[in-house]
Amino acid sequence: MSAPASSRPVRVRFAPSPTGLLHVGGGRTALFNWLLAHGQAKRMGQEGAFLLRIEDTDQSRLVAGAEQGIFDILHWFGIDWDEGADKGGPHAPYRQSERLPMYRDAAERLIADGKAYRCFCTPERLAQVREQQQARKEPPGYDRHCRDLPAGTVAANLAAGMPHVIRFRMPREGETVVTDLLRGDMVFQNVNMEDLVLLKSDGFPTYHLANVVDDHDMEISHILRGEEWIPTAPVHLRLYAAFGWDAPALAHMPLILAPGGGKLSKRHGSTAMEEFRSQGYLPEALMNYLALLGWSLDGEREIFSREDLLDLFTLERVNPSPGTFDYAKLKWFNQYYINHIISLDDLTMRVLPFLANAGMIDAAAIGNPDHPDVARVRPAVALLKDRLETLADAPEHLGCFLVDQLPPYDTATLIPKKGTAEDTLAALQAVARVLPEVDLDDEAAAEARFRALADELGVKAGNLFMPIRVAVTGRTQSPGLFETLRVIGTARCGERVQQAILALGENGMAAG
RNA sequence: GCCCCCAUAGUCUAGCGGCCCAGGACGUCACCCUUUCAAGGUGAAGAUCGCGGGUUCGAAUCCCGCUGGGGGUACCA
Repeated sequence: MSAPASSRPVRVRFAPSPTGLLHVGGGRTALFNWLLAHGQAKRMGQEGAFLLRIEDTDQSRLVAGAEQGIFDILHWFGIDWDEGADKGGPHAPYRQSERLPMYRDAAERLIADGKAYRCFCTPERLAQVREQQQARKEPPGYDRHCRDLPAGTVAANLAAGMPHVIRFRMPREGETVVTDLLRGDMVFQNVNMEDLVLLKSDGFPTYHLANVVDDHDMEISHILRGEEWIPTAPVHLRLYAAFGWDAPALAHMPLILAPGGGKLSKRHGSTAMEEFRSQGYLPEALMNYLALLGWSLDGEREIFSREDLLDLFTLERVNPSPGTFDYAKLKWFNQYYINHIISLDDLTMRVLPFLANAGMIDAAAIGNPDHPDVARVRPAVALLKDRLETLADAPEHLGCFLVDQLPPYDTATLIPKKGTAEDTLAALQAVARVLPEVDLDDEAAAEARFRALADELGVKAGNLFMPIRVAVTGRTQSPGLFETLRVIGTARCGERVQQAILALGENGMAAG
C-alpha cells in the first residue's frame, strides 16, 4: 500500500444496496476489499477487517429478500466478513436505515457550522430549472437558490412545516485534489461541483452523507469502490474536511464493460453472481476469473485458489483501465476447475443438485455422501468430467448412466455414415448374442472381443462401435466405449441393444 | 454541452527508458492422439504497443495535443 506502513489497522467495507441481485462488478469489488484486508494487510503484519454494510437509504428501490440474497451469494462466493448487518460488531448497526439519527445529527452540525443549508425547493421547481438549463444549453445543475436564504425565511418555512432537504455548501472557489491509490492525483475545480443533497426530505441520508458518516464512524482506512464514484469523490473529501475528519485512502476499481462496449447488462448475458451460481459455475472458478479481470500477478500465472489470492494479492497490481467481461474465458476457467482442480468426490457432490433438479436422482442425496445415488453418480462423473463446462451440463451428459429407460432413438444416428440399416441391424444382433459372454468389467478383454466381432462381420471396428455407442447411450458422443459399457452394466446394455434392434427393425421396414 | 477516467492482438493482461522488430492466457486455425465427442500434446496466424508531436544517444515505457472508448452530470446508489 502506498499509505505509510503504519500499524493503523486496515479496515475496509463492502456496502451494497439491497435493490436486487449482486452484480459481478460488485462481487469483484467485494473480493478486492476482502483480499486487501484479509490478505495484503495481514501479510504486512497489520490488523485487517472486512465489513459488510447495507446501504438501504433509498426506500423506493428496496427489494424484499435482496439483503439476504447478498449475504448468501457472498458466502457461496467464499467471502466472509468480520462485522456486518447480519452479525453485528463494535460499530453496530451496520444497516443505514437503522442509523438515521446519526445522519440527522451530522447534517444539523454542518448547518450550525454554516457548512450546509436547508433547501425548500420542490422537485417541480428543480425539474423546471433543469428544463430551462437544457433549453438554453447550459450545464444542468442545482442553481443554489436556497444557499443564502435569509434566516427569517428559513425560520418561517420551518414553522410552516415546509418539506426540505439539507444541501452541502460546496466551496465556490479553489480546487480539490483527490488522491487515488491506482491513478495518483486527480484535480477538480470546485466551481464545477454541485451543492449535493445530504439529507432527503424523508429524513433519509443520501449516499454522500451516509457513506462519509459511516466510514468515519466505522474507522474505515481504505475505500475501494467502483470507478463510477470518481466524480463525487471531491465532494466527499470536502465533506470530511467540513466535519474536521481525516478521509480514508481512496482507490477506485476499474469498470467491467460488456463485450460490445458500454456497461455490462442483461442484453449481453448474465450479470448477477446468482445467475452464475444457478448456471453451474464454481465459486472458485468465478473468483479466479474475476480476480484476473483487473488484477494480475505477473501476466504469466493464471490459476489462483482463494488461498493463493490471499497470499499474493496486492492493490498496487490492480490495473486502472476498464476491462471487458469475457464469458468464454470464464467458461474455460470453470471447465478447467471441474476437470483439473477439484477432486472427483467434490465434483460428484456438486453435481447432485443439478441432477436432482432434472429428476435423475433422489434429492435426498444432496449433501449426503453416503446416499446410494452418490455411488451411482460418481463413476459416471469420472468418465464425463472432462467435458462438463458447467455443473448444469451434468444432466445432459450423465443422463444415460442414471436413467433406466432411454428416450426413443433417432434411428438415423444408429446407422454409421457409410453403413446400411441391414448391416447395422445384423451387427447389433450379433452384439446381442455376444454380450452375455463378455465380462464388461474387463475393458481390455471386452474391447478384444468386439474387435474380433468386427472382423467376423467384415466391418471396421468404428462401424461396429458407433451403433453400440448410440444403442447404449442414445448419443453419438460418449466417453470411450468400453468404459462406458462397464459403467452402464451388462443388464442395461443388453436391454438397450434389444431396444435399438427393435427400433431399427421397424424403421428399416418403413424406410425399405 | 460540461467535468473526469482510461488507452499493448477479437478479449484479459506482462512490460514501469536499452534484456521487446513486445511475453503469457482465452478465443481462432492446423496437426498429433483416437472407436465418437471432449480432454491432452505440438504448432500457427493475430499488436506499425490508438494517432501526431516532443524529451532522450535510445520510448510501448516520460511530457503535450488529438482521436477513440468509458463514467458522471437525481431528494439512485
